[in-house]
This record gives sequence, C-alpha cells and structure tokens, in this order.
Amino acid sequence: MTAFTSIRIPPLSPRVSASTIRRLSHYLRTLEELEAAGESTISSQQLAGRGWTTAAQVRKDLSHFGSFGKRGLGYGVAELGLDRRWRVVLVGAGRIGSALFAYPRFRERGFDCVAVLDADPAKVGACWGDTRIGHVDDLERVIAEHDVDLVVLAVPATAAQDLADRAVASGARGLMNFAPIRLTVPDRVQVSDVNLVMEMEALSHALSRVRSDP
Amino acid sequence: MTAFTSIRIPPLSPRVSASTIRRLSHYLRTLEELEAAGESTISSQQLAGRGWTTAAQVRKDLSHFGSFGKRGLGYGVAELGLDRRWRVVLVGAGRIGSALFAYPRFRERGFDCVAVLDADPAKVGACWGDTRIGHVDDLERVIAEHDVDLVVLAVPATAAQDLADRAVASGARGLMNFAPIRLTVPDRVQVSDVNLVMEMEALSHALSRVRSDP
DNA sequence: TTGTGTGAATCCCTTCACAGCG
DNA sequence: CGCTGTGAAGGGATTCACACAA
Repeated sequence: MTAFTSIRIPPLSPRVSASTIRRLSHYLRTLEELEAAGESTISSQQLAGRGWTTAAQVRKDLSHFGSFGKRGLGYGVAELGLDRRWRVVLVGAGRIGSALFAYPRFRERGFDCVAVLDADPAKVGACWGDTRIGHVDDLERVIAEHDVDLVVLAVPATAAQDLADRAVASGARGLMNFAPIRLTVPDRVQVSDVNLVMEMEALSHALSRVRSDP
Repeated sequence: MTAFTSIRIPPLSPRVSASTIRRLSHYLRTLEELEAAGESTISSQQLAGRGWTTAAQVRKDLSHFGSFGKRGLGYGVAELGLDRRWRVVLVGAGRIGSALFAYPRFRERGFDCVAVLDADPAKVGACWGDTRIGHVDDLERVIAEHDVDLVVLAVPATAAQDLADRAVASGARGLMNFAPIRLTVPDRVQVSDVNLVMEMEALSHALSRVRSDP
C-alpha cells in the first residue's frame, strides 16, 4: 500500500473551508503525478502547480490537517482517506448518466457505481458493461443493501426533489445534482450542484466585461 | 421583444465579482418564471428565491449594474445582454459532447452550437440532428467563419492544451474545459473548468467531515 | 540554506442598517 | 408605507513575512 498519494484527514477536524477541500483534489492529482515520476519529496511550490494556486496557500491548506512537512525538504509521505472508497448510485441513465458512468477516472478515484437506475421501462434491463440498469423504484432497496454514500441525480428537474427526498430518507449522505433546481435537504446532507448552463452563462457574462481594446 | 427577462449590463462596467456573475444566472431564471406567471414587478426578496441567496445580496448585485429598481415597488423592466446570443463550437463528439449538444436549455439560454468537431475519422461525417460532425482540423476555419465566441473542449486531457492554443489563436474569447488539466491561456481569455471528478471528491471530502453522532 | 508553519495584514464578499424615493 | 440603494460593519479566505526546523 502506497501511503504517498494521500493526506490523512482527522475524521472530525475543525471546520475547513469549502475552497480548501476543493483544492485537496488537485494536490492529490499532483502527488500522483510526481510519485509516478519517482519523486520522493514535494515542495509546496510543486504542489501548487503552475497557476492553480500559490505555495503559501498550499501550506495553509495542509496546515489545517496537521504538520507533516519537513522544513527545508518539503512534503514526504502523507496519508489521506484516499484509500477510502465510496459507493455511488447513479439515478438517470440518460446522456449525462452514461457520460459519468463511462468515465474511468471515477473508479480510479475511489467511486464505485453499485447501481444505475432509470424510470424509463425502455431502458430498464439494458446493460452498460456488466451493470444492468434497474428501475428507480428500487432506489430505497439499493441504497440500503449496498450502504450507499452518494447518489448522483442525473434526472429531469421535475423528478429531482422527489428522488432526493427518497435517497435521503434511505440513508444517502451526499447528493450530486445535475437538475437545474435547488434541492431542499436536511442540513446533514451535502449537495453538490452541477449546472452546466449556469457555468456557461457565467462564462459568457464574464466575457461581456472583458475590454476588447480597439 | 420582451425587455422583462433581462438586466442591462454596461459593456465595460467596473470589475464585478465572479460570485455576482454566477448569481445573475439564477436571477434571470427567476425573472422568467415570474414573467410567465404574469407578474409585472419583482422584489429583491422574490429574486432571491427560497434559500439561494438573500434580498440584500440581490440588491447589492444588481446595484453594480445601475439602479433600475423602483423603491417601494420592486424591479419592473430591466435589460441585460440576454437577447445576446453566443456562437459556440463544440470540440469532442464523445459522451459529454453529446450530452451538452442534446440539452435544449443551452439553445434556450442563448447558446448556438455552430459546429461539432472531432478528431476521430469514425465520427466525422455522422450527423447529430441537422449538424454534421466536422474534423477538428477545421477548427480555425470554423471559428473565423462563424465569428465564434466560445469553444467547448470536451476532449481528452492530452489534446486539450493544443486545442485551446489553436482556439485562442483563431479568436475564441472563452473556453469551457472538461479536461482535468489547467489550461494556460492569455489573460484576456476566460476559462471555465468543469471537473466532475473534482466535484465528486469535494463532495465526498465534505461528507467525511460531517459528524455522524452515534 | 531551504522550505515549512503560522501569526498578522490585506483583500474581498456578505450582511447589516437605514436614509431616501416612489 | 414599502422596498430600493448604499455606506459601514463583519467575517473569511488569501497573501505576506518571517521565525524556525532539518
């Protein structure tokens, strides 16, 4: 077991900012690359990468989890819950669902899709690789049986809230929501909204305020 | 022409925060809904929606663009570059590309896909609806001919930087990048990174620091 | 000497509170 | 009177700067 590509996070560490959490992802990828390149120590400078963030930011981020850097040397071996795997149910076997399902990096990154569900009878029963698409009526059973952590909702907006309620009631702790609506969930449940149209609009609005000096 | 679902943004307004820009998207959706419901005035409270943000935030956000609210009444008619349409080239006719292409909301929201390109000879020539998939070698020509604003890169990481360079050199002003790498581009070019694995990791890391009181 | 760890300073965004206009 | 527009206050996150450990 390689302890290299990991950073140990105490299970109940002090509340850490969302931005820090999101940067961890990048640090891990960078660690993997450098490990593959045979490096045994890594400076905050390297971890920051070119442009992603700054060395100071890296040190600040990592300092939230303890101090496992070696002064004058850099970071050597660290441990994170990367060995941890997450059980995921994908609800919605449409285009977005299939794109996610087919993306190998998800499995590499510790996300195991234990089931794919859909409401469309025409899709139920079809197979994606070894995975047979089930009916969304089975959501509760699947979540309970596989002790699912995360539910991905790649479904129409009209169905999303109802499915979210059912997923939460069955024990899901995190939702990734592709529907363009704001889900209402208990505080203990984490929701990650992915709204590509909104991203696109933000991008275009940003464009409209870029000076195109003549 | 309905001027209702719009907020006029001066072409060269003072630098506005990214968070504000992203919220505009939501305001516009809300405006549309209320317009459909026959309302003619809208309060900041309504614009905020249930939980998205606060009334004060809405007023602050909109105040960046001028003051077109009516005190004691709310907001009536406003104008934004929503009538503006954006010309988009989609590079990469894989699963993510097809999911984006098929999503009707993009067109509704002002994004016109003027071409779909791919490097795979097996895909070139196929048709998605009325759109024939072209070869990625035509990128420069397509961008120039259609005066493209935005380029969506739904391609493997290994191809992304090269395509970004070519797109920028040909006049693209904004890139939406689905590849899990950091693109290097001139300052004037806006990049919006969409990294679903990173979102998923952020979600799961957030989970691991939620107390599951025993 | 190098590069971490961290208080202090800074910057930016959000929230508050209220003056003022319709 | 209701609701906007905005200065001021507040809270976080990022950046700076440097003591200190290897």
